[in-house]
Amino acid sequence: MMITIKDIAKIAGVSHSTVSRALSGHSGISKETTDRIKKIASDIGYVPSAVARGLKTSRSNALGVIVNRIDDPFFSEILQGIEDVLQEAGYSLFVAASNRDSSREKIIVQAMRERRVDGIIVCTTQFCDEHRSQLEHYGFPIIAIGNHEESDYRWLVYHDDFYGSVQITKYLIELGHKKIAYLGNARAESTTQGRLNGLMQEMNAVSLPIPDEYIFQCPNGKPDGGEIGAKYCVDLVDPPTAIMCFNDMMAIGAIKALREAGKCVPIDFSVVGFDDVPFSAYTYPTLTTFEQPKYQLGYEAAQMMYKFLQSQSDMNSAKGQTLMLRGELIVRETTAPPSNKMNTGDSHL
Amino acid sequence: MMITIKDIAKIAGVSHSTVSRALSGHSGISKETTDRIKKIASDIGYVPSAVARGLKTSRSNALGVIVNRIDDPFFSEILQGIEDVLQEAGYSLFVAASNRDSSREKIIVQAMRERRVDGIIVCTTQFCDEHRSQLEHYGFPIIAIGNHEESDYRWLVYHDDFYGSVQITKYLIELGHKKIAYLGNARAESTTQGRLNGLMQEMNAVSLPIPDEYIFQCPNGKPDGGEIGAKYCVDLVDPPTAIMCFNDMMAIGAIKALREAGKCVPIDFSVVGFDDVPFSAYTYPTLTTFEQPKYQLGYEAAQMMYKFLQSQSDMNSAKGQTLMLRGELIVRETTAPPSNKMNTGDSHL
DNA sequence: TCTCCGTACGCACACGTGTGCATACGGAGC
DNA sequence: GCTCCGTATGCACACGTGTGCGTACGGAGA
Repeated sequence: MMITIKDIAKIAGVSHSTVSRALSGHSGISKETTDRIKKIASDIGYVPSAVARGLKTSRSNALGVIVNRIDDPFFSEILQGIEDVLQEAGYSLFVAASNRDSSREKIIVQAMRERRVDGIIVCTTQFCDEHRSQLEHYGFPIIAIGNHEESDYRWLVYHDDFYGSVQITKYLIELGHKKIAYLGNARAESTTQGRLNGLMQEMNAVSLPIPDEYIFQCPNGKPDGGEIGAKYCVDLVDPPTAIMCFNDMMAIGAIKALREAGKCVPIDFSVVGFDDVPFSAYTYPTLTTFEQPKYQLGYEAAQMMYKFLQSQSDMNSAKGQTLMLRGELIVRETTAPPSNKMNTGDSHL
Repeated sequence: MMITIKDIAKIAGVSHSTVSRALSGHSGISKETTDRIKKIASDIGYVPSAVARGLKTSRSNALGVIVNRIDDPFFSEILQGIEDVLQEAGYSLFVAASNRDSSREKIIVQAMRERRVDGIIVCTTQFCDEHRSQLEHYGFPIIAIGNHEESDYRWLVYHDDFYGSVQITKYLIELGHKKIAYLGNARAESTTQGRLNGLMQEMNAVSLPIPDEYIFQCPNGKPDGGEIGAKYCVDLVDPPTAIMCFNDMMAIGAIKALREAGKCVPIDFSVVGFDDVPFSAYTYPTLTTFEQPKYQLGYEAAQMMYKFLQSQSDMNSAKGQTLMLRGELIVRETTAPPSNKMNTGDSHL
């Protein structure tokens, strides 16, 4: 049996409406009565029921967040950014992991609808269009966190991957690299393409070619994916001098595979990651990478949602909003000028 | 305006009670009526309100989980284990991060009480006693996930750290190490002590001493904590041949510091971690460690909570339940027999 | 035809909170 | 004394769902 405002009303000898108004700081209740009621409430340990309040006000004060996996460091940092905002703002956080599984997505969408969450932050690389439009149709405010501007979401917080890969490429070219390979992630189609685009543009800007065999899609974005890609690079007839990886986890695997193949990083191959996961500062050699502000992505998305909810407007009729964040290049030890072996540039003529 | 059972009732020409019963699969409603109502419900896209149901049944079908931080890989793996169980069981998951901050704890406790969660999984290294007993007092079922048996929680899922450090120590002794240092984490008092106890018992069992200077409490459990500890070990007059770290993150930092000090792992120093975080298989050299089944801890705790809630009993009157999980030693490359330099054993006499 | 009984459904209330409206009261102005 | 008005509070309903109890109906048995 939970304590309710009726219990307080009984003790204070007033009606429950008065208690409700007093606790909400509503005007029209005398100062003394208000104080007396607040005193009683705290004395008997009253805590309002978010459930009952939610039913009455049709606002749950809870947000739903859908991620790929919670135990992926990329998503968990975003989640932390979201949580910090929500806790401050007095919202609660429902977390659900879709695991790239459409049937799990369906369960999650159902759960979010049942819970009547005030808004949803979609933070998964793949989210079924049908589910998205279903949520929109039922009026749920949705903000997506992603990596690319060309998105189906009108409300979006994303990281400028293109800028990132441009910076990486510029830096590698500056070091003297002319042969740069790209190890993509076959499971992240549009994101991997965005990062490749930056590379291609910059190479093109200085009239350097990227032969087809320098672009390789690894089976996944994890270390073993990177290992496969690195082995592929080593075995090429004309291997590259630098390898740009889709993300840090792949770069970590690539470094391992290169070492096992007897190659030295960064002498034989420069390796660059993307994301800047915590481990990257502790690899051997420490990993040069492009920092993606993961925490910030979550933080800003939550902030955007909070402000929107305060505005009391309707997301479908309001015009969309996008926020682009930029990270920065972090130069560590896996990059160096190409060695003066025969395979540098096209000097072997 | 959400669709309610009353809307369905109007269309079907029955009372809302009939709809409620039909959708709940209650007996006493004819097969045809039930089918007809279910058809209408799915046609117009009806989704029951968990809020209203929760108010009526005083069961929220939601669990609260309190962690230290979401972006700590240790906790995020546990969370994933919990989520997988809850999604299957039809429960929703409220996540909150306390950040070791008592005032944040207070906010979280308040939020959990307001939400009327059905149960709480406390998964943080430090949780204020006052808050714990407050939650218990108000009848919330609580299960803790921890690292030690001597706990204030009667319901507990924990990992047998003592067994883990015993295994590590046995293995190091087997390799021939006689001088083993322990780098603890000053911020995890009881846990660090538990892991030290295993070391001490095994060393004692073979009559090997652990001088006081071989036990060092690092300022935190992160890589930089490990770096500080490793530097300390290197500078000792009589340095150890093996270093047992509180966890993998510290071991990673220790390896880096040792390398920077010109020491070779595992030739000059064997290094062992604890936890087996994903990255440990990709350090250089790859890290020998003791695997702590993090996902499993979350999974089992959630399962325990679920079963308890199904039983409809009261946690305060029911007798407690504890589940101990054991991981296993994972031998990789950071461990080897001690080198035959002068400082091996006490052969320098 | 009357009673009995099982089936199928509706009525009405409850859960805890918020809120529009009515109402009681006291003081000011005529 | 009467009206008017502002202040302080109560009444009653609503939010969406679940459920105990009552009831109408139809068939079987006497």
